[in-house]
Amino acid sequence: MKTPVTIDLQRASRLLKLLGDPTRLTMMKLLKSHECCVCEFVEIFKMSQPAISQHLRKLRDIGLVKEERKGQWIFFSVNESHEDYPFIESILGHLPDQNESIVELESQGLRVCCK
Amino acid sequence: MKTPVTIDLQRASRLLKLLGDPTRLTMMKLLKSHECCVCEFVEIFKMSQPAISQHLRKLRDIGLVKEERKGQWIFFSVNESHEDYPFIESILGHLPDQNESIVELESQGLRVCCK
DNA sequence: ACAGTATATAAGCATATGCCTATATACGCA
DNA sequence: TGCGTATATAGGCATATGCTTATATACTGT
Repeated sequence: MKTPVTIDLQRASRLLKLLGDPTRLTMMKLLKSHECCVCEFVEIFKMSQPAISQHLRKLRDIGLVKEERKGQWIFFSVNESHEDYPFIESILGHLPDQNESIVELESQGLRVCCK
Repeated sequence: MKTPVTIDLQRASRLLKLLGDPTRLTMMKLLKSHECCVCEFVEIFKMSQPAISQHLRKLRDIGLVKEERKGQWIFFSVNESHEDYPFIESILGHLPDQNESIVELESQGLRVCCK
């Protein structure tokens, strides 16, 4: 019988603390299905650009997201090779999908399409 | 096809924030398999009694644990009928079991056995 | 009623958090 | 090179958090 994959309690609490912010949690759920860049999040969350950058930095510092520059934009996406990704994924799986934000963004012509 | 049970993002982030503290997260994991009272947690976490009480209060205020007085002790346990219990349970399921703390407590004769 | 034990609450304090504004840096294009 | 856009960093500030000590409350047993 296999022991289920477990995650150290200290590490788990650090991750949960990061996800325990509505902005960051929504970001992760969004990023799970869509790469996004900072300026898109600014629109979605109606929040200042630095505030968005700071949230993303926290997520990146702990390895939950990765970034890729494409021209003048930096696209963020979920880092699926994070050691604790299965844990994260199981949490995100319980959340309602946030496609509406993306659809709305597109309908406003604000979705960044990297040409 | 059934839609998987989802939990509102605001509620989810509130729960995750609460679990994002190592003490509270450990408490929840412990309580999942053992009823405990405040004084046991004081021993386990080597933390002041008010600190423990305050953590438990937060967990109780949001309905994650329930309490039952037995004589001079108040025993806490996980509230399995919490609306979001499946979510909580799936998180706790990823954590290594904490039976060692209980065993240690017993070996020191500090486990409260409610007579 | 009183002493001892268990728990809760209050108040205070140091630090962390989440936001803001101002500014710096990086890239693309004319 | 210089301008516009995207992002990052710095500094400041209000509020939240997690702990402490002191004190109140609740129950038990004599």
